[in-house]
Formats: sequence, structure tokens, C-alpha cells
Amino acid sequence: MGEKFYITTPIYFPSAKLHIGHAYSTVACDAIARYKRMRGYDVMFLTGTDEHGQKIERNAQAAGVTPKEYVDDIVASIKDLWKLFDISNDRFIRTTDEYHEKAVQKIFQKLYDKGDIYKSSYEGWYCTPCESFWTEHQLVNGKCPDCGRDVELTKEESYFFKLSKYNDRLIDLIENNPNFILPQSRANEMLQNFLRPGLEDLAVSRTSFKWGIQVPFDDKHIIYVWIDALSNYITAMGYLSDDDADFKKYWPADVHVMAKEIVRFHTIIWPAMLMALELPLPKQVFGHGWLVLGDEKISKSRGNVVDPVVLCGKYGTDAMRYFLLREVPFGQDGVFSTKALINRINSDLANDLGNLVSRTVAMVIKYFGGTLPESRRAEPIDETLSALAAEVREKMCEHMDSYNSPLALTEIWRFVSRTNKYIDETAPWVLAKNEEDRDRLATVLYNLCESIRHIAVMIAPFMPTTSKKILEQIGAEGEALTSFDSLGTFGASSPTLTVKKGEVLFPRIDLKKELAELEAAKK
RNA sequence: CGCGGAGUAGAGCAGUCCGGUAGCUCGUCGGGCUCAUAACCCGGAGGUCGUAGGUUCAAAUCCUGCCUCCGCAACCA
Repeated sequence: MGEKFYITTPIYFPSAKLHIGHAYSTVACDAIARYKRMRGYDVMFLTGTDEHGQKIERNAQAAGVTPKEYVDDIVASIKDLWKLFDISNDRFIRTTDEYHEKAVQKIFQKLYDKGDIYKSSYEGWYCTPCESFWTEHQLVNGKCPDCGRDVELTKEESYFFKLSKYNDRLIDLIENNPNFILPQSRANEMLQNFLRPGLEDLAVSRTSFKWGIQVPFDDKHIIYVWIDALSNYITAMGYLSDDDADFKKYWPADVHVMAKEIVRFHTIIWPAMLMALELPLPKQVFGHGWLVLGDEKISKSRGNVVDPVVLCGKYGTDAMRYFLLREVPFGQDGVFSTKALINRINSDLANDLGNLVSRTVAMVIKYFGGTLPESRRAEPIDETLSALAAEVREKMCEHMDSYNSPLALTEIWRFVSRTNKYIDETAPWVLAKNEEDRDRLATVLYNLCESIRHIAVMIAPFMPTTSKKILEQIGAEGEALTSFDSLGTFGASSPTLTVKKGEVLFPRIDLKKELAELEAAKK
């Protein structure tokens, strides 16, 4: 096993079904994890759920079940969702797991013993019917933002974490490690908005609800959910448990991936906690953009949720994965629309890739009965394929090493296009008409199969199932033909390879019909 | 002046750091091909690069003002 690589998704809040945006975060991590495994890394890929908090408590109450019953249900659906999206996580942590709860209490105790957590009180606006505290900013016209009723100024006892103590060290961290926060523009945001103005100590306990982890030495207090949630990255590895071998092996994380709005917690609170615990810091925090619907952000409260289960069922898992990984620009927002999705599937997957495989396999069968003969006749043009294959492989790796899947895929598709063009340039159907060109025809078809093999291996992190299906069709089996290392050779496939006609990889979708059906479904 | 990001063909983006023919994908129009999933290949049309100034032989790119949109401001992936 090679060097270790530890990657995490955020842990998701099971207050309702997950939407396409959650799937995006997880699929993005999965592609990176699969890519790293392919490159020989010993990968630890962690995801999970963040199950505590007042909102869960209330939802459960409304549903007439215990909080645990409530989250168990949703967590089961989340696990199903990741199965559907072909997510290859090595571990799944729930913040209600006993080992996690115990470890979080130990972390809290440790910080308290060290003097980094102290007891005090803070003032806030309390809404009695809602039993909620609000800050001045959160109030809407001086009223409760939830119910609109009057609020009263109240003092609540709370434990505080000395976040301010780590202010300078955090500034140093971000200023001296330009790659700590990706994309880098977010680093400025953290410095300008929070660090340079000066951090305040953080209230890290609550007394207004019960569904959470108790402060070990004060059972009136529940540990603040972000302290609870962020700790998952180390508790999942066994930190402060009887067996911390994985913690020693995998920590620090190589990258925490998340959507942009929680970058703040991961680049300020989390590093400060680790500094207080005297642990190494994660190497990188990557804040990706959002999938927006038209102009609107996808959000449960706006009711414009796009159901990923329905989409996968309709268009297929790999097509959805491809769309997500290709369409959202690096670190920026991407637009989700049915039209954009179908256009991507039709042009990139059906027309370019699927059809390339289909026409190649068909020609090998039509002209040689499925198995290529050994005779060869090379021509200079053939080298354009082998040269480009090597170049594209390099660039794809560069892009994936900086977590830029859209550009990595763009590179691969440059090769897909070149391969399609090669067919036109060599015109195998003309060669097939002349007996004296049979060795040339065999060479052309071999080069096509070999190019397709390279493509299939390169797309494996993004579309694992499609990759396998394609390799099967061109008769590529075993490490020597399917591993990343096998891409070092253009010409590794057997000279007398046998193809196998397979199902249509990506059926073309009738855009107009599909949109009409969607419209009809709305009514 | 709270902080940050963005305005480039019909749509989505690259190019801006290190000024010098404005590029890519989709769509559209025309042509080619017939192996293939009416797919593939070639070519054309389409942009005063948000706006007003400035610097320069030369500005999408550097400087200044303004307009518009978006995000963040302590629990939305």
C-alpha cells in the first residue's frame, strides 16, 4: 500500500431527505477518493451524519417519535442514497454512535481542563413559545424570525471556548499556507470577515434543549453541535478511544471537502479546536460551490428540491455523476436544470462517448467477426492518438490533484473527440472494401480499441460502472489492461483482442418529450 | 464607504496575475461521411468583453469612478 490519503465529506444533517446538492458534495469526494485509490494511495474516505440539535428534537416531536427513531429512519435513506450513487466511502460515522459521543465528551473535558473552555453567560433574545435564542442580527423587525412574536432579552448560562486566544495563530496559518483553503478566494473572505476584525469566544453549550451530547461535568448543558460535529473527523478514526491505530495512521486529513457556506467552521473553529487539543491540522479545506436552480439556491425551505433518487432512476447513476462532476466549475456555483442535464447526457455521453464505443465495436464485428487479426500496417497519423493519450493522462492527473474534476473531464473528452475524428480520417469503411488494406484496417481498429481502453480507465473515478462496461466490450480484463499503470503503454491490449457487443451505454434522451412530461407532471 | 465574489456571441464558461490576432462547449445555419445511439467529421454566422473616463504605440487584460447581480455577517451541501 502506498501513501495514506484521508478525505472527508461534511456530515449531513438528517432533518429531511437529502437533495441533489448533498449528492454533489459526496460524489465530488467519491471521485477524488477513487482517483487516489487508482493512483495507489491507501485511501480513507469518510462520510456520515450530524444528528443532534434542537431542530431534530422538534421534528421528532412533531412526528410523534423519539429523536433517535426519527434520525434512524432518515439515516437509512441517506445510506441508500449513497449506495445508489455508487459512493465508495470506507466508513460512515453517526454522531449518535456511542464511541463518538464518548470521545466528544473527552474532548470537551480536555479543553476544559486545559482552561480553553470556561463558564460564563451570554445575553440573547428569547422567544418563549419557540424556546429559541436569537442574536440581535437574527431578529426580523425585532421579532422572532420563526414565529414573528415578541422576544425578550434573557441571559443564558453557557460554556465558552477561547476562540479569541487562537486568533493570531489562525491568521498565521491562513497567510502562510496559501493552499490551506481552496479556492484561495475564500481565504480572503475568512481573513477579512472574521480573523482581522477579531474573533469572539464561542458559546459551546446550550441549555434550551436536550437532544445532544451532555457536558460531562454539568448535565444541564448540551455540547454545541459544531463542536460535536467537527470532532467526527477524528473520533471516526478512534481518537481518544481504546483503539486509535487509524487515528495515528490517517490523521491529519489530507482534505476536508464541503460547500462554501461552512468553510468558516472548518477553517476557523476546527483548526482552533485542534490547536487547543495540540493535534496536527488538516492539510486542506476545499469549499465547493452550490448547485443552483435557475437563479435560486436549492433549499428545503423554498420547496424547490430536486430529488436525486428520481433523477438516478430516470437517467442513471453514472450520467448523474458525470453531470455533477462536469457541470459545476471549480469552486463556483453551477446551474442545475433538466435541460442542461439532458444536453450533457446526449452530447457528451450518448453522442461522443457511447457512440464511439458502439461504432468501434460494431466495426470489429462487421469486418473481422469480433476478433482482430495479427497483421499490422502503421501510419504516422496513428501517433496522434498515442501521443494525445499520454498528454491527456498527465493533465487529467494534474487537475485531479487539485480537485478540479470539470477540467479533468474536459481533458478526457478532448481525447474522446480526437478518437472520433481519427475514425473519419482513416475511414475504415473504405479500407474494408479492399482486400490489400486489411492489415491497415486491423491497425486502425486496434488503435481505436486501445484508445477506448485508455478512456475507460481514465473515467473510472467518475463513472465506475460505465468504465467496467466499456472495458468488457473491448475485451480488456485484468490489472495489466485496467489499472492506471496500464495507461503507461499505448498498445498493451492483445493484438488479437476480441470485442463483445454490449447494451447501449447511454441511450439518447428526447429533450422535448422529456421537458413536456416534466411540465405535465407539475400539473 | 461592513467583507467577499461576479458582469465576455442565444445559453454556460475560459482568457485578466505576466497588456499585442477574443477562445471553448451547447444551440443555430451550411457541407461531408455512411462504421455508429438521426450519432460522427468539416466549415459559416453570431461579441463595440457591464458602463464612463485615464495610462499606453496598443487595454477583456493595468488605474479610477459608477451601475447591476450574488454570497457572507456564528447550525442551508
